[in-house]
Formats: sequence, C-alpha cells, structure tokens
Amino acid sequence: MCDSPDKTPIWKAIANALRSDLAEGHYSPGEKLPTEAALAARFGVNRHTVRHGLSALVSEGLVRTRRGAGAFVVSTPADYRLGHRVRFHENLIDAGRHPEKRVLSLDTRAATQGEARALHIQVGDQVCAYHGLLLADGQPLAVVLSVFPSMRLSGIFEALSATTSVTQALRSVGIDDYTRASTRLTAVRSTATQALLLQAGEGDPLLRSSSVNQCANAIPVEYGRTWFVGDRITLTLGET
Amino acid sequence: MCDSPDKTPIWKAIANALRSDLAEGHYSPGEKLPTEAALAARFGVNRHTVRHGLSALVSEGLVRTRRGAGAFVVSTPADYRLGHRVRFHENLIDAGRHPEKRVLSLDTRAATQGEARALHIQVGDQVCAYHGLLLADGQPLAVVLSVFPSMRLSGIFEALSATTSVTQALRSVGIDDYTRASTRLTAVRSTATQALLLQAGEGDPLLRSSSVNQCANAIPVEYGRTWFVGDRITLTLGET
DNA sequence: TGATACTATACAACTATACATATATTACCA
DNA sequence: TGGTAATATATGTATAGTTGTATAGTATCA
Repeated sequence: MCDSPDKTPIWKAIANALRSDLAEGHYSPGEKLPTEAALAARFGVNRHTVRHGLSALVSEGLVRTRRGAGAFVVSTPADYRLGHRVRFHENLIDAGRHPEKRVLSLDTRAATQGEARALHIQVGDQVCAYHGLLLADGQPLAVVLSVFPSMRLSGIFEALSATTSVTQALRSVGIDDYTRASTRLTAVRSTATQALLLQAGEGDPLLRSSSVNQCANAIPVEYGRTWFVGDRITLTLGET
Repeated sequence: MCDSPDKTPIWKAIANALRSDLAEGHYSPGEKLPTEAALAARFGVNRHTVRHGLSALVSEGLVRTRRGAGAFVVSTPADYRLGHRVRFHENLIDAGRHPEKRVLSLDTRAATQGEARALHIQVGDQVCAYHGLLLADGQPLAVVLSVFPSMRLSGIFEALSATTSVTQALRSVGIDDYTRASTRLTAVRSTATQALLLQAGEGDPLLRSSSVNQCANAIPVEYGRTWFVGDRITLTLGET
C-alpha cells in the first residue's frame, strides 16, 4: 500500500502553517490571531489539536495567549533588506526591532582557501575571524562568521575587540564606507551547534548567506557567512 | 464454528458486507459508519479484523477515516470542466454539487519571478495574493493560490475582501469578462499543510493546475495555482 | 517447521463534549 | 456621563471516546 514513512503530526503541521503565516507578515506584532475555534474550523480539526500547535508557538516565544482574550503575536520574523548597502543594526531598527550582537570568539589565523578567494588574498595570509551571534529583541536571529584581511586592515583586531559594530571597526581602520559586492543565498539544515546557539531545533532550515563587502575602490574588506533562522527572518531583495 | 470450506478470509467477508451496505444506500455520503468497536461486536470478531476490512474499503476510495472521529462514506468525485471559460461556482452547480469558497489569507506583496512572468509584470511589482480553500458539499476539494496584478487592477484587494467570487471581484474593478489563456497540469504529492487543509493523507496525489486568466484585450489579470485532491475530482477538458 | 489469519493488549494521537475562568462587550440605570 | 451588572466570547482544564500503531500470542494449514 501507500507507505507514508514520515508523517507529520497534525498539531505540528498547524504550528508550521501558522509560523509561516507569521513569517510572511500576515500578522504584525501585538495583533490578535484568530480564535482557537476559528483556527480549528479553518484547518478542519479539533480545538485541542489547534491548542497543541499554538502551544508550540508559545514556547517558541512567537505568540502569547491571554485567557479570555485570545492569542497575540509577540514578534514576527524580521524583515531584512539585502541591497547595495547592508547594515545589520540599521536594518533591524528600521524594522522596529531591537538589534544586538554578541561576540562568540575573535581571533587571528591563516585564511582558508575559500576565504582567500573571496578576499583576493593568498591562502595562509592572516585574517581576523569574528564569530558572533545576531539577536533581535533578545531572540537569536543568526550566527555569523566574518573574516577580515589583517594585512589590508591593520589594527582591525583591536578595532573589533573594542566595538561590535563592523561599520565602526572598519571606520577606525580607515574604511569610511563599504558596499555589498556580492551575496549568495542557499538553504541548509542546521547543525547541532548552530541549533544550540540559535535556540532552534537541530535540522531546522537555515538561510545561509555568503557575502563580500568592499571598500570604495572595490577592494574586498570583509567576507561574511551568515546563517539565519528561516522562521525568524524574511529577506527582502532589491534597493530601497 | 463457521468453518465453512470456502476460503474467504473473515476480513474480506466483512469488507463485502460493508460494501453491499454502501451499495444498497444504507449510508449516505458523508455519513459516519459505526465505530470499529461496534462493528467488531456486531461481527463477533476482533477490532483488527474489522480494521483490515475497512482498510480495503479505504483503499477502494469508498470510505475515509479520520483518527479520533470515525469512518465516513466518501462522496463521488466532482466533475470539473476546463475550457475557455472556467468558473468554479458555475462548474460545480452544473455538476449538482454545492460549491463553497473559504479565504485563508489575503494580502498584498511583491511578485515572485514566476508570478511576474505569468502576469507580464516586473519582479517586485505589487500583487494581491489570495489563498483559499475550495469545497464541494462541505468537503475540501482544492487549495488555491491566486495572484492579481495590483497596479493593473486598482482596488482589487478591497474587491476580494468583499466577495469570494473572482468573477465578481474582477467585474468591480472593471474587468467584465475574462477567459482562460493557459492551463498547465501536473501531479504532485501533497505536503503536510496541504493535506491538513484538504483533509487528505500526507503525500496523497494532488492535481496541480497553473493557469492564467486574461481580460478581453489579452492582458493577464490572474495567475492561479490550484491543488485538487486527486480522487475527489475529475477534470474534463475541452469547450463547453 | 513456517506462513498466514486472527486474537489480545497497550498506548499514542485526535476527537467530542462539558464546564470553569478570564476578558470584552453591551445594556441599563443613576 | 460614568459606573455596574449582565451577557457573550475566548482560553484553560477535565474526561471519555475513537482511530492509528506496535507488539506479542494462538490456532490452523501446507
């Protein structure tokens, strides 16, 4: 007969559907979700099954319920603009969110092959590697691995130690402005470590971005790889 | 006991008994069969033997079971005409069924690449996206994702908010008539979410239709994607 | 001996229903 | 107008019933 090896429980399917509704911006923060009864009717299931799904969203912190009142959106996935100029803090503040960066590690080491190619340097040249966590409203949004060519940007290590702002660190080593030279996007499944840092489930889909930022005279100054939690972000392409 | 030398297994005898009950019209479409426990008692057998018999009817498409709810008699497949003029309500009423549309979401967003190509607009142009559920006699028949070019049809969002009829909504923004420009059909397996909405099994085959409707002067006004439940529909091609 | 058909039991997942309790809305009255 | 009570609405909780699934056991037959 028809083998269905991986059957998704109904409550999980409901949670997924609602989560993607949130991710697509159908509801804004503070807005009231449909009542449990309405959702039950919409999905054609029992109210308790809806409750099970909702409780998953509640424990993820996306939704809060108030007895007698309803279920309300706590936070929607952030809208993140990808364009010629990409600034993490600006982007999130524009979206009405409170951005935060947390340093996981910062060290100087030799460039790998991929990093060397991206930054137009030699394999083995010294790079300053920044490993950090991006948060929005206290919730982990992405892990980022950023490498800077040390030789080209003398003093970058100290600059990054002093501030979490890439813009500011680059400015203090003489790069007043930088623009996005290239961005590549793919979807991957999270590793156990990433899941832990991002407070997401192991294997949850992540949006992986590899990008190169360059200074005014088209010299690469940063090669960054960012893993966004799929549910918590919507990337917007194009200029604004 | 009844050790008759005829080698029909008990479960098959049960299936036959139920099948002839259905054939004789003891149960009408949508009606709930007795519970497995009741049937087991009636036939004097174990519940699993009844289940074996029922599963045969399910795989024949005569019966559909819902966990926790029971086993229900399925209705006959609806006949759906695909031609130059396709109208959901008209089609089903002609087939003697009671049509119904349910809005799942309605919003305005930027067009994706495929949508832009279908509607002859630019990627990023605003479209009005309608996500809905089509039902026949109360049973889910298809999920539909319909996008309309907002710029070309000013006021379409409000029009769709006011009515579930595409024909009527288009008329209220100045499109008095529209015809089917193209239709493409493929078969896909249902996702968990689709299965949930359609009250079908995850992975069940769906008939996926992508179509473009155009107004009198051959300008695209709607790009729709519809996922029909395979065994609840029969598509009929050709002109009226 | 092994395969097949059925039985027996237990538990998980979902449904159905009822009721308690918190909140929002409305009606009414001073 | 403002306050209060009544009503409706919505979530929280409890209980029982039904289907789905897994495991193990028994009888029969080739």
